[in-house]
Amino acid sequence: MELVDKYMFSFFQDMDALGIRRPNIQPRASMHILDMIEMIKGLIEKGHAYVVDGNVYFDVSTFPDYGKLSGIKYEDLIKHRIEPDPRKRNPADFALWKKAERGYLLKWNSPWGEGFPGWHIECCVMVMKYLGEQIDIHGGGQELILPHHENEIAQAEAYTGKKPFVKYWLHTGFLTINGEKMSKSLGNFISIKDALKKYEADVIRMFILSAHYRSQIDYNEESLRQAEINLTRIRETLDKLHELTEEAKPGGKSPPEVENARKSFIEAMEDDFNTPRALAEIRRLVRAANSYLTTQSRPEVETLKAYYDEILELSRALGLLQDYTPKKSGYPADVSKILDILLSVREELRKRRLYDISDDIRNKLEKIGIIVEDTATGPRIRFLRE
RNA sequence: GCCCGGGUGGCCGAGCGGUUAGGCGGCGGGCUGCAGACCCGCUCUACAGGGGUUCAAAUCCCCUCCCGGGCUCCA
Repeated sequence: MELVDKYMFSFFQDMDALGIRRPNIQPRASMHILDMIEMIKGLIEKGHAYVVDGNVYFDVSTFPDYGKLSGIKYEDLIKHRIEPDPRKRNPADFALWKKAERGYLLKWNSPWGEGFPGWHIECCVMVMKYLGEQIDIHGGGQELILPHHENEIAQAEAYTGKKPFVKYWLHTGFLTINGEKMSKSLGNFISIKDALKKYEADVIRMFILSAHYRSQIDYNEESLRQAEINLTRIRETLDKLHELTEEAKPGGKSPPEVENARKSFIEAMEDDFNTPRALAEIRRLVRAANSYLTTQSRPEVETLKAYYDEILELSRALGLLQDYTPKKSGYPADVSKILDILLSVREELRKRRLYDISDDIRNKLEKIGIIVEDTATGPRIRFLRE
């Protein structure tokens, strides 16, 4: 139990750091042993399970739907790599309760003697206890399809008699690293904590969103770099839109691009969470906003706001930019004033074509995180995000 | 060995019978004293290989190669 706490705590830390919201309920299997025993009893009563010497097995022959999720056929199901327990009626049957062999530490009392659950049933029990006998969405990695999820379906549907147990299964693809699967033996794994030392949470999120959840995704420098560039571009555009709002002329309205992007975004997300397409819509909007800014010498406030709000809202729908605020200098007012003086002096230098000095000022400011961009309407300052 | 997924342009990555995905990078142009940011254009015989089916295939069928997952007591 201590071990569980340790990893659970570490897991929560990582999830929080990644900006993943915590679920409302996070039940623990070991706290539901009695519920599992009840369910196993029910399955025996209904004739879907049988007891053999302290073990309880699910009788797959009583559940013709077995294999409907993975598409596995009965003939293939009875083939096996590991020799099955010969006392099973059928090699395809799976354990609901296992007898604890001598010296086995993790065990509980049950009507069938000391033992432990088959570890497929806890999910059904907890789902039914907290969510109901049938649920809309069940997630998990694709490696769980068989046998774990297949077994869940068999247990739950045989027990309740209601189909389907789950309407939509969301199976995520694997994460590889530099083209290879992560493994301890290859030593090429990366922890979330290490990744977060290198990239901020939003960059990692952007990286993951850039591929469909079902696809395998490869963690490598170049892909993370691309994610970072894409993220920065969105943020810079938001900064610019926000900044210009203050001096914009009144009037304007939400341009059609905003409505279109929103519609296409929703369409993409409704299509099995097609986040790459959804992101493309955000980028389209970002480009439209920038395009508007370059063609208008004096943009209109409502148009700017429409772009700003929509880009931010769509990004946040994907969990990006949750704590975004338009970038301000973060310097005290006095320092800002000094900076303004410095910039106006630099402008004067530029007018007098003393470019070596003005460029020197620009370079030195850049070294301390202040980027000066000379635009048609005068210098614009950008502050590097840490 | 068997069963499922996949292999898309220099790179990432959608699409899954006919319509521009998108991004990164590169090239050219605009704006600039320069740089950057941004905008516009180009990068268009891209769809692992070989056979089919079809008026039409990256998309359907068959074979081969490669990668990932699974094949029941890890969940």
